[in-house]
Amino acid sequence: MVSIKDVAKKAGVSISTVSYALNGNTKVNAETASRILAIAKELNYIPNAAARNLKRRETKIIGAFLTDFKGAFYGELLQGMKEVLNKHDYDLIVCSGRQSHRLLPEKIIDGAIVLDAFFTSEELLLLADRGHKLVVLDRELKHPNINQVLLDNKAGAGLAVEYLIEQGHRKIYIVSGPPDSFDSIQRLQAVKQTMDRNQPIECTIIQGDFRKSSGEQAAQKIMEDYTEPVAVFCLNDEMALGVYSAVQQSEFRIGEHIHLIGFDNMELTHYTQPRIATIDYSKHKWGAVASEQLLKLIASEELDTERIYVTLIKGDSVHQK
Amino acid sequence: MVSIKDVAKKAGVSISTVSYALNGNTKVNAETASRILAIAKELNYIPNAAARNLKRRETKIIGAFLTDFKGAFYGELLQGMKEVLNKHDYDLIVCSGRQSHRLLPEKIIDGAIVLDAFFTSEELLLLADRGHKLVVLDRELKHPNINQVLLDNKAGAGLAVEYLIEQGHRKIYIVSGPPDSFDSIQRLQAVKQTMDRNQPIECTIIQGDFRKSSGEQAAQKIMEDYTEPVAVFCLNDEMALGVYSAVQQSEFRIGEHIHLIGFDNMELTHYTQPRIATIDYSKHKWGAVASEQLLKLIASEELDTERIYVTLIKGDSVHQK
DNA sequence: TTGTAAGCGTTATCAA
DNA sequence: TTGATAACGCTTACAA
Repeated sequence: MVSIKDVAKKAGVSISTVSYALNGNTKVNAETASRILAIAKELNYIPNAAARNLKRRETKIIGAFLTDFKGAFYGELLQGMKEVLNKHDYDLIVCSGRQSHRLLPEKIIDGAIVLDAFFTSEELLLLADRGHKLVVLDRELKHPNINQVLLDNKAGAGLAVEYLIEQGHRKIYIVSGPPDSFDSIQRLQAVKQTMDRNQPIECTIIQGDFRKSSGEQAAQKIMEDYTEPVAVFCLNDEMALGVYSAVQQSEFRIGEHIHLIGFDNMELTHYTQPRIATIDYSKHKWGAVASEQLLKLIASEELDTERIYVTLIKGDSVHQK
Repeated sequence: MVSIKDVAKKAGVSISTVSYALNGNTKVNAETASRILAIAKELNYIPNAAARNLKRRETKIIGAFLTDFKGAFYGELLQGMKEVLNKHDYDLIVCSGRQSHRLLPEKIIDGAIVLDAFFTSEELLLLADRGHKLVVLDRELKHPNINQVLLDNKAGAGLAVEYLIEQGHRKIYIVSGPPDSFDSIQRLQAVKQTMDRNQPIECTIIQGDFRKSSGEQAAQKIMEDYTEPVAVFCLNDEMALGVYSAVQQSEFRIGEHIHLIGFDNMELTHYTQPRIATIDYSKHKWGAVASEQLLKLIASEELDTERIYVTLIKGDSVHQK
């Protein structure tokens, strides 16, 4: 492996001069510098990150931690993160799974953006206590080294329920996420508030887990109890797709017997027929804002809590009752 | 930051003893070892990766390089990679974009799995020359440090065309990928061979770029030229979805006027109506095999070229002519 | 403007 | 069974 020493030897200078030249330090003579650079290129010299990190104590790498790699869901979010980070000379790496949690304490990454249900809040707070900078997208954590960028869940769930009510629905099922999910809890709260303001409404909550299969199961229950047209608000699109699939295989029709709305605006929902109504937000912006906040945190700048706004997307899965 | 020195001091032993104990070296007294371990835990000691990597010259991290983060396409593939790697105490990180190419030469990762059209073959060969271990999924590269795990493109494209022919189609459009794409070239070759064996067939090739928009454009052309029912083989599902969308917005019907088959079996194609016929393969296995091959390469073991087999998935997007 | 040398936190060799 | 100590490749005071 060619090291800084080899470059120094070939250039007939000391390694410190090479280091200065390589890092663009102005105190080294312009000619010497360009000669060194030329030699470095010629020898195919690449600095060893481990050695550099040991001294500099930063790697210019940010990690994004996700629950899993599945789902078109993450594409735009990650793209948003990456664009901002790259602009600031940081690289983004994407990780999933317990084992990769070591990257933070071992200082392989300079900070992390977390959207990972398997990362416990205790663990995150511990890391923050050790000085690591974190941005979380799926919970609220009060710590000087942690910032959160959250969806406006309450507005979104409110919009969804209001839409159903406007369309004349008074019998509404809610398919929730896991009971410990921050997003699910917030959306559920907004659902209740909106319904309270619009009594009387017959509301039934079915517990789901944000996965497609739980939507399918919910649909079975709903169809068993069926007596008249009902509306279903799934707290995410994944489950709405589950409902959609299950209903498609039955005698019932989405948008006629069962009116359906989801949350997230996954691309998949554009292809269903009828198209599933949902709550949209810019995933790209979410990622970009998360990155910006993390960089500010790393730079020890002041920062406020940012929120990502949402809008309603109507679809033929919901019609007038 | 608490280092090995602090642990040594508190335990009243030398740092080398601590290092041995931490790494489970048997020559250190069991009691001493457990005492050291206890103290390390108590002090919240975490080894610094940079220092370790500097000595060991390996990080136990493997990088997967993708063209972009979009697409549900990658989820299972990455999951397959991760499971194998984790089992062998390696971590997987996912990267995209030119900037992240530095991770390999800077020795932040021990090897890479590449499915990234933006990574040039020259660049990969250069890295291999420098001793880096690579597995490529989207091209063929002859180098002792590179192994390839490829789809059986020829079989897949052959199956697709034969299916169309069996259904009585003799007027067939092919929507290709970018001209320099290995997958596109291989699939195209198989298309031609299969057609040659089944003359006469009227074949029109429309160049696409593997993206949805190019499928939409191809559909426009096809509909303009329409005189009788035709079959369309898109060399990937993404473009098939483009064709699907464009046709849906027209007077024409998929599976009636325009018969459609894709390649990749993306989840999205399960939701279209009619469902789009496609070529399937286990993405999970593809990722797993790629990881296994890379680990063998790193261990300098002998290895053969592996191939991922494909099957035909029929769908209502293709009917008898 | 350049060179010397200390030090970053480990691992691993060699002695004790 | 343990402890000194020399690396690993780089950055950065400080000296020349």
